[in-house]
Amino acid sequence: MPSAVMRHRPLGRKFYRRDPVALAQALLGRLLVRVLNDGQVLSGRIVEVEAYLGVADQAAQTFNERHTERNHSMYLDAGHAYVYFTYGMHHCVNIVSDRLDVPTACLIRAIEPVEGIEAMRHHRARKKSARVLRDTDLCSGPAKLTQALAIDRELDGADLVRSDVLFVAGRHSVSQEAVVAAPRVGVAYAGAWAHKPLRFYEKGNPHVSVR
DNA sequence: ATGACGATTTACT
DNA sequence: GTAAATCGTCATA
Repeated sequence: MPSAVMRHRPLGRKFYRRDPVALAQALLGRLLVRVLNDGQVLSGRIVEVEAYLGVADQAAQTFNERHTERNHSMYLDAGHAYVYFTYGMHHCVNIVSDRLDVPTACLIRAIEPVEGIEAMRHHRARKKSARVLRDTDLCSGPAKLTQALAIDRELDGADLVRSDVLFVAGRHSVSQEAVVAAPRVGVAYAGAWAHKPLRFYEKGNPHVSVR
């Protein structure tokens, strides 16, 4: 008998078909799974998520019904990935919530590395510094985790319900008592929306992005 | 055609 | 704490 390989089962469409706040909380504690071209599995436990509430949300790229080539994936059905490039060098990954043509989503801000940690370290290694990154530096930020998991715009629009290379798995989410709600990071431009508690993370987890 | 700006990270003072 | 890196995207013209 071949050695036992951990097998992950992608969550179905119904899991994603809810408002972004509910989805954000449901995502905490689940496993984000990335399968590389060579078959290697990278995964991490989702520990920090932000909700973006669509056309009314001043912090969202879809504010005021903005619909462009770049943000088109936000308008796809729940369970699709929206990957965008920002600051001229970073990628961020969102998971679309709700339903078709309702552009709401959850930004994955941090995961706790589980499988493929050395590969993540390799992906994250800077040519400049020979310093070895700690585990808590691998995926503790939205652009860190996309780098660690090799997620870029090629995965924009991927359907996580059907994809073999990027999906969410896991039976359990974090208990309500262990969830902290706080203002979102990096959205100072968003007026009143900048202060709303739409960032959710697991209490006390050292892998979250902001101490 | 042009200019301003990031849902960030890293290095440096 | 402050600032550089770095460029695709979007609004304006």
